[in-house]
Amino acid sequence: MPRVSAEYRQARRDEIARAALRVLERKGVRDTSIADIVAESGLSTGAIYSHFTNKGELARYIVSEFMLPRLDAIAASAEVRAPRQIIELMLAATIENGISPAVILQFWAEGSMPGEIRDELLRTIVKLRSALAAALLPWARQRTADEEEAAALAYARTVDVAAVAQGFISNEAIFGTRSPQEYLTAVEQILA
Amino acid sequence: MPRVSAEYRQARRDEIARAALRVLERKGVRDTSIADIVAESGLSTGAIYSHFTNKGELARYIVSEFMLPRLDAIAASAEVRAPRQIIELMLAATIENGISPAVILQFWAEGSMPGEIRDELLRTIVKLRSALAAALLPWARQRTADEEEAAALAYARTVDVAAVAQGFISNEAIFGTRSPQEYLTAVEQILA
DNA sequence: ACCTGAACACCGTTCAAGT
DNA sequence: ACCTGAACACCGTTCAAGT
Repeated sequence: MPRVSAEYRQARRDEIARAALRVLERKGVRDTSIADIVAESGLSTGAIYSHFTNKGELARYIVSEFMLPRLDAIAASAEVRAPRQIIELMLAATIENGISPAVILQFWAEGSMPGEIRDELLRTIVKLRSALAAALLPWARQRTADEEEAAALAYARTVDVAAVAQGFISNEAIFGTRSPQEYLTAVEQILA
Repeated sequence: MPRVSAEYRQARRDEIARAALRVLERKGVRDTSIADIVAESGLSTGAIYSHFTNKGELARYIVSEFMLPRLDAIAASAEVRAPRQIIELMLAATIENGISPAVILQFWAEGSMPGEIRDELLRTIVKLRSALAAALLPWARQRTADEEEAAALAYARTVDVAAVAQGFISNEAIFGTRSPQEYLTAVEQILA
């Protein structure tokens, strides 16, 4: 039985995860040790392990809570926005989120191999795709009168929106020089 | 003084690196231990360390020798190829190379943080850009009569060619479902 | 010089004991 | 239940000894 409230536990997990993220930004995934997170959080080893079963569960928590931008506001809006605008809003939200493209890329890399990080990443992407589909729906409705067709069109485009955003983050993580707009225009022109 | 020839040493380093790559494909960067490479190569720990000063130097060797496709044939050709064709050839060469997008992404992720892997990756990319510029030169010459301008145009476009290829590899590493052509067409259409 | 493999240091994890 | 921190197991690296 929990002696403290669910809110306390949640706040503690969040506190640990944010301490971990500060270390991750400085040292990267490979060089971040539990000892670092212990030092950064001001807690003890055992305290960390009483909130996360192991390092992997902490990593999964970070993926599910911090790796993707919140698109609720964009998804809830009835404004008509073309896929390209949605990509720009998504990238702006990601940048504003404060997690560096480098750290994001390191978690994606971990998610490219089978395992729990991959499972968590794919689950989180499913949620992102729902938000993107909602954001694209007004645009899709302008292209077809049939509501079912519009929903299908919006959902189909989420893959490509996500792919382009992923390309920008990858590029930014290593070269980190261009604005989303510059990147998108360059990619568009080179493929024409 | 080396008791064995430079060729022997080179072959031995290559043998160790290829053993490492086989393990990397199976287990990923994070879970590949020196013990794994020792087992896979059939050598001893000390033997590995007599050819590479440490795990990091082995990683740098893999980056410089195996992470980017050989574009010599494409670069040497006088054939006129648009940037998009160059991207397709580059991706075909990468796939043929046998290193999975997942392993490539893991090394890129490592290269997104300051350090020796990043330095090695950027050096290797400089070489790739030279090859890409040569491959793009016939196309650039068709767009301008001035030779210097053509060279500048070809070189400027290498950044964007590399960025799009990077987008494909990142996407492939996590979702791994589309052909380069399908990916490029989808990205082009979503940005239009 | 190249190689062997045991020894050492460090990091993730556990667990007996405290509140 | 939450937390402490010492103890344990494992992995990267070293090094005395072999050829």
